[in-house]
Amino acid sequence: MIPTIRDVAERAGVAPITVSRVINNSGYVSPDTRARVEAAIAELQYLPNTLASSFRWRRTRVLALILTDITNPFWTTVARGVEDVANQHAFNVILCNTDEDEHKQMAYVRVLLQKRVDGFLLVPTQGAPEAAQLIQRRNVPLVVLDRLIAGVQVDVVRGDSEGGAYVLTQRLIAQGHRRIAMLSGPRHISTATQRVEGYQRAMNEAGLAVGDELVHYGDYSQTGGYWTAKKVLALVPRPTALFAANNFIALGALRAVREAGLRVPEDVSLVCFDDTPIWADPDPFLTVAAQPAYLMGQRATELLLARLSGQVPPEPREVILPVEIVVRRSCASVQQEV
Amino acid sequence: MIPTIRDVAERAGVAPITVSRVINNSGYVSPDTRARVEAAIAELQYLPNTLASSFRWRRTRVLALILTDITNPFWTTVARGVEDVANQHAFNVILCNTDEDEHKQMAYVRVLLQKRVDGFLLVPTQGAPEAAQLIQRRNVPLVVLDRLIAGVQVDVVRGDSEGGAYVLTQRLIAQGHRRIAMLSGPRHISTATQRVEGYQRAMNEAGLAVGDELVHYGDYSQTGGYWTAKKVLALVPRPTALFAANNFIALGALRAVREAGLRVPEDVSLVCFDDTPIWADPDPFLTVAAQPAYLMGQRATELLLARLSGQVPPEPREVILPVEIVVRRSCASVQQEV
DNA sequence: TTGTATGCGTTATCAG
DNA sequence: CTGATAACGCATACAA
Repeated sequence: MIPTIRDVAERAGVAPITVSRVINNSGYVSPDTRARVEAAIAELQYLPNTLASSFRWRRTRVLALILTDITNPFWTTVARGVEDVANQHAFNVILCNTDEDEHKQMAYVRVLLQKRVDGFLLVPTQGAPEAAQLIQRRNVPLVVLDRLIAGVQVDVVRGDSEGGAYVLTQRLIAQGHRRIAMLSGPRHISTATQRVEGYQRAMNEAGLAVGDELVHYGDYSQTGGYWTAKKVLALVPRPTALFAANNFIALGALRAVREAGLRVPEDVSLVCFDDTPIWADPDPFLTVAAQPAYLMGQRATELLLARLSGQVPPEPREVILPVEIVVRRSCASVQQEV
Repeated sequence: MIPTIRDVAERAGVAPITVSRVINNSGYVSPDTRARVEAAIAELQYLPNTLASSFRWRRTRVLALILTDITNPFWTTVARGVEDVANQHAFNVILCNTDEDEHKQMAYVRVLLQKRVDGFLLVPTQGAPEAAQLIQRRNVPLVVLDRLIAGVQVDVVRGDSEGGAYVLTQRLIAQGHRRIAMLSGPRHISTATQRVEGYQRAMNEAGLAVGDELVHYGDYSQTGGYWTAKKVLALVPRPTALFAANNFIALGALRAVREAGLRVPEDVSLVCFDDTPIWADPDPFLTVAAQPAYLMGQRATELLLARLSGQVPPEPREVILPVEIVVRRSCASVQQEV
């Protein structure tokens, strides 16, 4: 049988509440009593029942982090940021993966509400408005990560997709590229459309035409990038540069480029949003708009915790993090460890 | 205020227990009453409080999955297997990451015991005996993944490290290699030592000497692989083949090989344990001993659930999964989606 | 400084 | 088929 606070109390010859006070450092307990209680706790290997405590306290000290692709290092890096800040404040994190599936997303939101998590960090996918409203109607704090949800007033922490895409495209144009293909993500995801917008702004400013054949929407996946790149590389004339809207698309595109017997950047340039994992070995190099993933997780969690303690005016906040343009070379000597 | 079962009961004009019966499909409820209750639930947007329920039932329907490196696709694949099986049985999974840090490991075990998870899936790292004993003393089911814990009687689901390493080494020898360097993982991890053993067995059988300078222990990380490979490539005579004990070590080694101006496999062969993520783009190819990661997660979870329902004799089980030798080529046309 | 009484939301038990 | 009662383990409010 698992020992309860009562067992500890009996063994120490005190009342359960005294044990509670020792554990939580609340109220006064004489050093002598404290010692007896602590001895009893050690002897019984007592571990407080968080369930009972959370139930009573009406707070779990658990945050939910719902993201869309746990296999993407970008997201695991965000998750680290979240976890580190949460742990610093004695919060635990439950990590959930939707695979961009709106039903999974809804199912998780429901389960986590039932579990009475104290707050949500959500990377929204399709169907997010309903999910967000369900959370908000129950007055559970919610911070949205990376993407916007149309028509919902909510805190957001995200990267500067439009600006990053703009700068990245500008660089390509400055290098002399005139025909640049855009391999974007799903149409219903704001980062995908914003990156297209940034690209288009740069193209327009340079007076370059953007034909429909140059702009493609697809999955944020290698497979998506691979097939779109294949299509785009078959165009006549062939684009001289590819803009991948995320790291996985870039990796798929890189495969397509190599399969076509081409090299980067001699035959075709490749830039992308989101840093590739260093071990993807871009050969020979890649320019990326690196989002501060870890920081994104941190900032979002800090904002969520601030909401939890009510130390923030009620207006929804939008935190936009700048991206950094980085050139990744093959065999780069700098190893980034998070 | 969050609606409770009592609010629903009042609105439906029944007792709370009747609502409970509707929700859980337990006991008899007349169709008419059921309809009224369901209407009330919908109107109030009632969500049962899992906390209270778990507390009462003394079971949470939550499994803990504690692994050592969430950034390694091998582990996220395992996690998928775990999650899928768990969800099929209406269990949730809490995913925790230790980074091979024994203090984090212990902290997680303690927190999760307090949260009263129903069972543990643990990828053990240093200090695992204490963690395992803490779990077992409280009669919480535990299944160990991938690695052995010395001196603890416990269920294990793992890959055939010794056998896989043996076969992989044999292949290298058959290809004419005589001087093969082993880049292994940490000494205290059973997979690292077992892979060295398999390697040594193959070398011994072939009558090949294994000098100390050829066998190295280090982290299961790119950085570890990089530095060890650098050291090994400087040996005179240089080894003609490198055996990386996991995928990250292989990726680090690949970088070192390229930095040295060498090519795989013309100048030096590279084989490794664990499939590299396909996007690691081995150039031009790599032979790997692929462990069935997804299956490992599935089997472990099935075993854990069997323990939970007591449908298994008490003796600890050891499930050893065979590894598959696969050749990964650059631009492989087959895309594996999990 | 310590203890008593009480209730959190749910469900098992037993009655009706 | 439905309901009253009690209990799960802990912590608040109040008393001693």
